Amino acid sequence: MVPRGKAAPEQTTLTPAVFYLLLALSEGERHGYELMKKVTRDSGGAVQMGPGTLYGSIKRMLKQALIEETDERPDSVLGDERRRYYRITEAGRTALTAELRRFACALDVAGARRLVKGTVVKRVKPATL
Amino acid sequence: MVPRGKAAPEQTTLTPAVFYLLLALSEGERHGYELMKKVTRDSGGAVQMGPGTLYGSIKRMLKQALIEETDERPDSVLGDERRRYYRITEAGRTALTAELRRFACALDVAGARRLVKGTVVKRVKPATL
DNA sequence: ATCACTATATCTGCTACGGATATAATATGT
DNA sequence: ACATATTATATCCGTAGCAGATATAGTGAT
Repeated sequence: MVPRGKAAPEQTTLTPAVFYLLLALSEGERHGYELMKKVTRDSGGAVQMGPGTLYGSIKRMLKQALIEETDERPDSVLGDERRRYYRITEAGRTALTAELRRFACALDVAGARRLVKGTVVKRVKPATL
Repeated sequence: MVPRGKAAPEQTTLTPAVFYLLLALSEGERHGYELMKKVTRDSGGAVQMGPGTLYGSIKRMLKQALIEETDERPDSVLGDERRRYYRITEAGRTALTAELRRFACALDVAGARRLVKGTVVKRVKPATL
C-alpha cells in the first residue's frame, strides 16, 4: 500500500508481482523467464505474469535493492548465454517475511469471523508443533 | 493482479485497500469513516487508509457490485445524518474468501520453505480441530 | 463560540500492472 | 539443412489504483 512514491513509517504492503517474485527467489537464484513460469505455478494461477510485469518488476526491485543480479551463472550446465540470474537480498527477505506476517494476521482476523470454510488456518507456536 | 482493465480466466487478486474493506464489512454493515479507521486497526497499521483511497475504492467496489449501499441506517441511535452505510454482497464474499485462500496457499508454500520464523502457520482440516 | 473530530467527496500526480511488440538465441521436428 | 516453436530478455503505452491535498460541513466538547 504505502510505497506509492512516498516513504512509510515502517509497514508496507507488497504488490502481488513483487511478493511472488521474492517468494520464488527465496528458494535460490533464478533467471527471469524461470521466475515468470514459477510465479504462475506457485500462485495457483492467481498471478499470471507476462513479460511486461516481470521485467518491469525486476527493474524496480533492483532499484529498491530487494534483489540483486549475480555475477556468475549458478548452473555449470553452461545453458543459455542470455540468461540473467537474480538473488534475494536481506532487505528482500525482510520485506517478504513482513508480507507473510501480514497474510497470517489477516487470516487470523478472518478466522475469528469464520470466513474460511473448508480449511481452517491456525497459527501455532513452533514449540507446540 | 489480473483485473487491471481486462478479464481474467477465473482467479484474481484484490488490492490491499479492497481486501481490507471487504474484511471489515464481513462483520456487518459499516459506514465509510468507520471503515477507514477499522482497516488501519485490523491490518496492524500496514494499511493506513486516507479519504482518497477510501472513497475511491468504495466507488469502484459499488460499480463492481462487491458492496452495496443500504437503504435504511442500521443503528437506531439515529446518529449522524451524513453517514452512508454499506454491506458486502455475495460477489464480495466470494472475492474475499478467494483472496484468503490465496494467502493461505502462499503461506503454505512459504511454510514449506521455512520462511516464517517465530510463528508457524499450519493448515488443518476442521474435523481435526 | 471556538475548536477538534467526524464524515463525505473530488482532484491530481505518481506508480504499477499487463498486453502488445520486438529481437534474438536455443531447441525440436522433418 | 531448414523451418518452426520455445526460451529469454527488453521496451512502450494505455488503464487503473493509490495517496496526499484540498474542500465542505455537521457533530461534540470546553
